[in-house]
Amino acid sequence: MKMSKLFVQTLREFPSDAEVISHKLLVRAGYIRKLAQGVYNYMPLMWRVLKKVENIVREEMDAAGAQEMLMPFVQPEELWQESGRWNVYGKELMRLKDRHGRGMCLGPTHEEVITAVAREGIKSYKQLPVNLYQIQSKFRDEVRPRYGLLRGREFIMKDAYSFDSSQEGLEKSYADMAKAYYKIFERCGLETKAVQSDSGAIGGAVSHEYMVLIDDNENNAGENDVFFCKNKNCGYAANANHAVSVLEAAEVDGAKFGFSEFKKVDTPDTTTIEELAAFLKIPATVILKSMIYVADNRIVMALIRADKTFEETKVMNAVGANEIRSAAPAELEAIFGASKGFVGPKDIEQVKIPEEYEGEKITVVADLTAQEMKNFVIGANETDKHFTGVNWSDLNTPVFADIRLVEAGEKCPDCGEPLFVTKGIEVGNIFQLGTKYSKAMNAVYLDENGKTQPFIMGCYGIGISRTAAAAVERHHDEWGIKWPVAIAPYHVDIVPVNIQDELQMKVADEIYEKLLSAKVEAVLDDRDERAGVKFKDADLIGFPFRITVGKTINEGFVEFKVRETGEVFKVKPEEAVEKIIEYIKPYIK
RNA sequence: CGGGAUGUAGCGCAGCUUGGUAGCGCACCUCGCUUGGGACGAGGGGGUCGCAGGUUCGAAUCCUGUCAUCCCGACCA
Repeated sequence: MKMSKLFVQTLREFPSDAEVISHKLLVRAGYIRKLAQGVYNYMPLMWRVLKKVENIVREEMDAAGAQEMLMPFVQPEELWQESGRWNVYGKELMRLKDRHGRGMCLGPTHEEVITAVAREGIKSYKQLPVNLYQIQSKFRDEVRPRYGLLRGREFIMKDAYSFDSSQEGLEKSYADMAKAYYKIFERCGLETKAVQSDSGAIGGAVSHEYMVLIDDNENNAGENDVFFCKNKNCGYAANANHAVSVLEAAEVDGAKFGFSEFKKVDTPDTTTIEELAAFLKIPATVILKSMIYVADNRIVMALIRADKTFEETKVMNAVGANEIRSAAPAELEAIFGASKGFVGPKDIEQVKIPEEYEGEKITVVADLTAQEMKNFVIGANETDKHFTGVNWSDLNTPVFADIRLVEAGEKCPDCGEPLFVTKGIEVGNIFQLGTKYSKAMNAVYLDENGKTQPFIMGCYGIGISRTAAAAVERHHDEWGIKWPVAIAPYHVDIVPVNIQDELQMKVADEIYEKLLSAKVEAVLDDRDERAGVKFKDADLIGFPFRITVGKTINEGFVEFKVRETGEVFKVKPEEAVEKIIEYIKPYIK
């Protein structure tokens, strides 16, 4: 490709509306252009990168025995009614109506469609197992799209779905995908960690997310907190929404601090745990913290030992909800008649729920840390009052569940070593769905005995566009992008310093033609620009290699530069060609 | 959904307080000059100042509404 013809516009400055480096660089280097909030044009350079990521994914999926197909982007409401998700998926699902008034939606994921496909196409156990995948655009009307391609509303995804006749079969399919995923990300130049995670709206029991770890605290691109164990024989790693830990022993009996009697005490202006603990001269470990949530429009009171904090996803799962938010202070006062900091679980069943909420009683869920507490302190549902010396016998027994957010330094649940936390970008995920969709949608086959059985399903996603953006997050410097060779839009940039110099231009042309015939993806920067302009653009765009043909050609030498390492070699033109081919060979088919 | 900020040429911004012919840098076009890290000179093209109302002789500027974009929050009671 001649640079003078390449449709790209690099910018001298970073865009003002971008926050993370991948967004800034991809816009500035002319890869993407925003069309609407969270919706981008993939310009020619970007599209080449995306196709390369796609092809790596495609090759590894095919090698793992999966078959590619393509499902519609627009889906009918009725399928989502069948699975039950039309009413629970929420606003992220972009809904529309066709001219006949029929409900449709833009595909945020394809469990419903693939289950319908399998229902029609798989009749016998002899056809199993099967794994089908596609690569296409998805649309999710995110609450808050941001960070460019890392969290867009429209994005490119590979989604695969496996169908098995047994749990063992599913586990094999799952393991095969896990293996393929490591290869895929490795080939894309990304080191990933598979972490246990919550399965969220997709459903299912076992799931892992593939995280590109971002150690840099200044970098916001890693949107997930990942807890992990550094013990090499252990390898425990989990998303914060799923992580568990072993806690140190703590003093949890209020009697040790003189609060063995159940009574109401004045605790003026103690709106925080710190203030309350200081006022009563007790540690937070004998205070039971109460937090009010609104989950699927039901009122939920969550309880936890007050030195610990809640993990909202866990709370949501514990009460079987799909959406959760903490109650606003005004809401809370309207319900409990006490201001924030003074609500508690005593006589909670008598609290009347206002009409705008669902449910007749407040759902109470307590963290496992609360179970062993004795003579503890709770809010009295009266401003400036608390109860002390409370025991579980004084309260209705709540549901106990793990709803606690793990903290760094707590002990690994598997080996007892301390846990560490870091940020991560989720580039892929794998789920064991089980029969959630096949049962709901009556997708069945006949087994060896002629009996009807629901498919045992798994689903496996990779964010293609997010993977490309994550690669930029991990591979850049102050001058621009440093693409891993496998996913770079072009392999090499040939820069004749002065296109008016006949010898320079002639040699550059020859190198260009030789590389093209060797199937190397080369760009010839034939623009009548000064060298500085071409160099800046080359670094910004991120070509892995550069061949500069300048004055030294008069002595028979050109310059060969490696973007990643900054190494520069002074070589003869033929050697430069050979060197490039040697570097690129593993990436040419 | 709550809070904050911003909308002026493709990009980055000034002008608004105090209403009076729409500006700067980059990018783009032409000519000259230059050619190893975003040169220089001269000339040029491009904007109904987000949109809609209002006030006024006159609105980018003041007022009202609306839309969009970005950030923070949606968390520790």
